[in-house]
Amino acid sequence: MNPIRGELLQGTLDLLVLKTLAWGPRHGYGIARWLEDTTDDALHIAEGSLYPALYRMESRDWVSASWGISELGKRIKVYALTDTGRAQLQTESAQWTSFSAAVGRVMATS
Amino acid sequence: MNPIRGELLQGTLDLLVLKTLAWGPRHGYGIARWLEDTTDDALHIAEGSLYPALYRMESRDWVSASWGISELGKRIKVYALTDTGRAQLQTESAQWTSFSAAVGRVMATS
DNA sequence: AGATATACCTCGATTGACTAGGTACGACTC
DNA sequence: GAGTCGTACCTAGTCAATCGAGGTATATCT
Repeated sequence: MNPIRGELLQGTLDLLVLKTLAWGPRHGYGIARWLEDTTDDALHIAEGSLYPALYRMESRDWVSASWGISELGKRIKVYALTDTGRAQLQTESAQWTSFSAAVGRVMATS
Repeated sequence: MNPIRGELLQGTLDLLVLKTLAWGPRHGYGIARWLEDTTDDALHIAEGSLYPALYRMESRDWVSASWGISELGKRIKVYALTDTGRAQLQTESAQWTSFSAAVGRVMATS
């Protein structure tokens, strides 16, 4: 099964990133790896999608960034959830629940 | 609760329309009404999204269109699922299942 | 006559994901 | 020491899709 790409992810990437950061600060590359691991590679996070998304979210003050050093000695940019971001997570989380329930209802009709 | 709009719907509208047509031919306006009814208005199908989507799907041979007259005496364009469309429904249906399960897994982490 | 609901169409703006490139560096192999 | 791999970041340009806001037409009801 090839990973989901494209349109389905649209509008959900932010939610996934916010949720990832809800467990604590993480750097970009690490966010992608965590999401892919957690979903058994059902999701593939393209870097060309992720980094722009992180800038977007930083400019909206959903996350804050700071430079650091990884355990492997590499320079990393660590993102943390802001209060605004936490609120946004609540909103998007509720929207996702409602949306997926609605689609589920349609798919379940018989 | 205001209806879902925008990005979340991206990539899912086709699936929703295909599924609607799986129960039998329907005209555009009727598809929108049926989806909104079935989801208790959790989804709002904008006409500016729906009609372009129907053309797209017709050009891909997922649906076929024919003109008719509604019970109310109005000229309607009736869409029906083609064999290709039925196959596409299977594909997108499976993708949705996998995708929503993946997001669900992320959201359920603790 | 006017409002409302049905029913279709389309342009343009906006948004967001992805491809395909790039840099840098540490570790490991040959 | 040359080459490869994995980590880690960045970005320009392309593409695709949704939506708002406009439009037309007609039947029904008041």
